[in-house]
Amino acid sequence: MTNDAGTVRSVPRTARERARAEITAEIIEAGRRHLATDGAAGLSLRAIARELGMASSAVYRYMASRDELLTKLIIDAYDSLGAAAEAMEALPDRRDLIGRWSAVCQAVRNWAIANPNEYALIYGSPVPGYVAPADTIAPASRVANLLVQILVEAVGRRGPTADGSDGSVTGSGRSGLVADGGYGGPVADAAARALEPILTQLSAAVPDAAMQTGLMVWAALFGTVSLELFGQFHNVVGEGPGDREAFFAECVRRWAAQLGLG
Amino acid sequence: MTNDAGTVRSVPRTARERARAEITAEIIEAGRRHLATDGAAGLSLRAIARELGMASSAVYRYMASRDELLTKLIIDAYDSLGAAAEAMEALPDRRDLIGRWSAVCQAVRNWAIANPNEYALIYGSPVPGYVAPADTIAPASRVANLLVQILVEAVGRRGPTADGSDGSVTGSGRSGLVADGGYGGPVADAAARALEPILTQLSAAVPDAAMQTGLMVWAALFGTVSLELFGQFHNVVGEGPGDREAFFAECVRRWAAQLGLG
DNA sequence: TGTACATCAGTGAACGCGCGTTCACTGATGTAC
DNA sequence: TGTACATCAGTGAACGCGCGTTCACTGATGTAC
Repeated sequence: MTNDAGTVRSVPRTARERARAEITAEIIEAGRRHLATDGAAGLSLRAIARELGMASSAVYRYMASRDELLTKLIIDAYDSLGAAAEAMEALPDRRDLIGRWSAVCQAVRNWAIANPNEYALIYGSPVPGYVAPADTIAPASRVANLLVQILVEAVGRRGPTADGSDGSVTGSGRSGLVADGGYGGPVADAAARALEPILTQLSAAVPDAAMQTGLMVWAALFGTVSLELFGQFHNVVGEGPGDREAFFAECVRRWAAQLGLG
Repeated sequence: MTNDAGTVRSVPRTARERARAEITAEIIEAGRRHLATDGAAGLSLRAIARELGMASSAVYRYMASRDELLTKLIIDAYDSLGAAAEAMEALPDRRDLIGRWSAVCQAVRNWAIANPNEYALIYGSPVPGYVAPADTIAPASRVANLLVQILVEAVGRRGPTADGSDGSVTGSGRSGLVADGGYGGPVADAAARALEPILTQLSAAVPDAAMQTGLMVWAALFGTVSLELFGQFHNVVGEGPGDREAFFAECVRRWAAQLGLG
């Protein structure tokens, strides 16, 4: 392996550095396993050290504190979910918006079922006393970015809204209701104003009504997955083979309709 | 105070029984406060005993174990939320389905914001290692009962569905899609089958499509409240005065439309 | 109404366990000359 | 290539804290005669 002096390399060089990266990864992996057994509250550096056969104090060579490990696990979880969703979303033809939307939904649900405690870590109750640092923001928005992209393309396909405006201006300065472009009716002024943070982050223009619908469907997606995963579907939605999948597929179909895809 | 011998009374009689009921209530109340500070994972009988100025062992005269307290807190939370929703839902004119629906939604959100940790306890991540006993089922469905009642009345107002069936039969024995009665399109056979558990609990007939819509809106309601409460709206929905309320009100309006109310 | 006994609330010590984090120290690995 | 020194990984003991739960015991409250 060549190693030009002065070149900044992210790949570990020396045996020490390689070992360090490996053991750090092992600690995180062990933390992930603990998460699955005991949840975030039961995450313990001592238990991880025991599992890895090292003194509890040795872990501190790799991790400054329990909270740092928690942060790493949160980022990992967001990245894992994001990667799964991106991989599935990439499969359908780019013009097949329904296919792409369904791929994202199914990826989210499948990942959540496969990794229930990591899902709970990022979309469940916040860990008391823990505040997520800024590093978690970017990985946290990977799924949302996919959804936004699909929404933007769907909006673009429809062309300008019926009233001739480009639809991207929020409600300030206008009275009453804002034209909707077919996304479930116009949006009240105050509600349109509440959408500003997300709208200003977008490069493309999205009408208020479409954004409102997008957020609602986004909340519905994660709400549905959470309710199922957290046990609220008992005695409500069937638990026989394929029942949960069929219900979810029907949800996905209807959300796509609400988003005006296809 | 009269006390007829032989009469079964749920009200405590003797001073001892009165004291017992009071102290039990104090323990639960202290538990509720701890929930608000440390979350479910940090709930500790010792800490509660300390707060109440008694020996840690004394708590065991009133509570068999930590899990029993947790169960009581869960039931209390469901009951508290249920009572709040019922009280608000009772206010509008019975014929005003939109008003009743909005009242339930606002009550849920307001209660969740006022009692975030109790909300997290019942709608957030499950506590690892804890399994909710059967006593929690009835109080857990109080809000759902209100929603179902509104849905049933809305369906009743529309009369029989367009294809002449009463709409209550689930998909078995029919092929393809089932008539919807205007609720967001027909429901796939498999999805209709998945709805059986909830449909068989209802006294009135509800078409599959309406039930599907009802469940989806229910999940959307709690999903939206959860996402807001658990911090997922950061940089998405505005945090200025009234922003969150306006966004939620717009959601409520659109859900009512999806449910075919008004 | 008064006494004898049973019931119950509350105590304090103990068992056995877990945790996060620090610190002085040993010994191996890497680096500069 | 070999030596001297610096860096780093890992150890084991310790600090100080918390927890759930049990148990033998004291003393107050309630009950039956």
